[in-house]
Amino acid sequence: MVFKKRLDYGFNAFNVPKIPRAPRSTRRRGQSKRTVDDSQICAFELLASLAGKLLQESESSASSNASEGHDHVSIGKDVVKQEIQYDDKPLKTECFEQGSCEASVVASVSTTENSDNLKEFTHAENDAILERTLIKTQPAFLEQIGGDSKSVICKGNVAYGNFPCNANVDGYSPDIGELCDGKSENGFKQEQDARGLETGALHIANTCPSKDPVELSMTFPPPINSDRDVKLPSRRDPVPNASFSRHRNDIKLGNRDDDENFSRFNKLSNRFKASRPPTRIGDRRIRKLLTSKYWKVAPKLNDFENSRAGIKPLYRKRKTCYNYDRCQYDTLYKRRKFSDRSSIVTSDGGNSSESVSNSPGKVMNGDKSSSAALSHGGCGVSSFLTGHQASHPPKDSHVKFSIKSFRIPELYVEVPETATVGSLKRTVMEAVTALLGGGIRVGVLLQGKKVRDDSRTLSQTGISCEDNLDAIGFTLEPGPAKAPPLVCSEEPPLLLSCDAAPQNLISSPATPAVDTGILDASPDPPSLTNSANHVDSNNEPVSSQTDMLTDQSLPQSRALVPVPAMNVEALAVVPVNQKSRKSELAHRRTRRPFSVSEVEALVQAVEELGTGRWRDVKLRAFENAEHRTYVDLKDKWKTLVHTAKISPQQRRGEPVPQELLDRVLAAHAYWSQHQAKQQGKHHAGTLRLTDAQADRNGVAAAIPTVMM
DNA sequence: TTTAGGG
DNA sequence: CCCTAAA
Repeated sequence: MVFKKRLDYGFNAFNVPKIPRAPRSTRRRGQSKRTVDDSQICAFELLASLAGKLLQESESSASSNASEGHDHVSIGKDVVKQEIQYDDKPLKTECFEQGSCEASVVASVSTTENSDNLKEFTHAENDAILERTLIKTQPAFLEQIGGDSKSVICKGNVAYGNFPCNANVDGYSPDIGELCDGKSENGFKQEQDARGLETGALHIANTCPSKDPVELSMTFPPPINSDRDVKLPSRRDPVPNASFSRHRNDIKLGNRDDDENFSRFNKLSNRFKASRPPTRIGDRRIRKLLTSKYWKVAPKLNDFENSRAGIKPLYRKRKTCYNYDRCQYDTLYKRRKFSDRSSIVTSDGGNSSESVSNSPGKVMNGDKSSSAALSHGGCGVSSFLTGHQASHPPKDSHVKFSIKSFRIPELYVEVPETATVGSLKRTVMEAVTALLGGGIRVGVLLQGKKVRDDSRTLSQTGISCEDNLDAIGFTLEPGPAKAPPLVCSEEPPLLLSCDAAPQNLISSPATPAVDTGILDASPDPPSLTNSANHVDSNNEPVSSQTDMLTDQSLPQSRALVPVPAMNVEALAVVPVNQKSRKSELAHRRTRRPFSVSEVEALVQAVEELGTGRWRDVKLRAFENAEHRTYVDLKDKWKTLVHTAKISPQQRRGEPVPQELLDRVLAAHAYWSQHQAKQQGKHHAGTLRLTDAQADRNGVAAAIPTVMM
């Protein structure tokens, strides 16, 4: 039998499909179900419990904390930023060298707290983002961005300055990072004194006793973050994985294995299918909270407590809205229906969004609070830049601006702990894309204030002055057309937060430009050769390329924060007013060209399974590729077949090795002839494939493809 | 939910 | 990639 089967399949040594295609219902169950990995849960639980503790501890002051934390933060930031700007040149230099980033942005307006924050961002940008992201991934997350930012900065500094980076230290070991985090506040203050980031940072590091994070957090409310401490490796750490150190929580992020885990995770979550996340971008749902404030305010402590019980709580919530898994299937859902995608929306407050949309031409907020305005009105996207000016003579003179970077508003992303770095990147990418997808408006800030009157001249506005140039900033705001979907949360807190603390947005840690370097995910095993085993391993490759792509656009990633379930729910609420519906159609999934390795995997799977069984192909070769639905695979096959038939000159995009194309034709021919679709029986004659193929291609048997 | 195709 | 009709 065995022998026979092989013959039937004809292609290579591929194993015969183990599952001759049983009725869908059957297949589905069997294949898709997997047991969840307990260990993971444990991790979650641990995290949850930790989070719960922290929360409890801080809960009493929770409400106050939010504000306090920010304040503190802001203060610290100021210091920091100043330092950055003036003192820290070396730092910048490094950044550049490393290529990581855009740290170089100069913050202009220092007037308001917010502005400060911005600066912070700049600084932290580089690696911080990633690490941060990872960190946040943990369930514990809640908190204050500000705190994070600090820590990040701290870390960053440290790394730059001296510590090479210890990627993994376990929670308790005295890490620089921890120290920083724990005492970030103090540290910063010290810095102030010291007046030098690096110096300060180091100083801090030394100074801070290595305490148990928890303790620290207790001591310092804001530090709730402390959980997240991550030891940041030096920013440019070549090896991503290494770079992500883990948190005390010990979540495994960034491991290669993640894919696997991830998938499991998904499966797990599948159970909850019933509730699909309203919005989801790409693979995962990304949620943008209106403002950082939201979370601060909004988060319910209770949840965390629940979380202690284990992950479940999170998922459980899912009912309402979450579903981590089955991203791939999301596609199925009609996007339009989910206007919710709004969740993707940027940070603007639900409310704000409206307001924002309202004022296409003008920026909303009037707050003088300056920088706050940015974020505020902005809904979402606040970006800011720095303006430099070159000349500023008489009125006619031209004012030159150089925008080092735009800051994108906070993005909140929810990603399973088990998600891979690659998936994280993708997620962020998608979020960003979604964000940018719509029209964007640019706002001008001067001295932290928004300049509303479009009719005024630069000179009138004062932008032509050198002094002012330093204080000028640009913001990106969602364009009217694309206004982000509104998210209305019923919860008062959220709203409040929105209104109340515009500045928070800014305060949130800066997000630096992302640097790609850090991210690489798994190496892509270019498997041009068909080694049998590939199938399983294909997944990795897949992600890798994608990652690269993703990386490019990561820029604003800074605020990746896992949002507590609660928040999500709230956010999830579909906006009542959707004035701007554009969001609905808007999102088109981000384009992710198939990498050669993916193609290879696809080809192999099709050779084995035949066409017409895309779901199986998906399962077999792309199970872990959350994006890439069976429909995608089918489409890709279609294009591959087409590609194979046209002349190489006519082909576009990343060239697919001829070898693969030949296999595509062969398989296509074969399966066309054999109607694979019909129940699993594959007829003999497969062998002939080779011949057929040869005939078809003209290339002939020479092609190694099939042989065996 | 999957397949199969058109757009 | 998206959208849909069919199954």
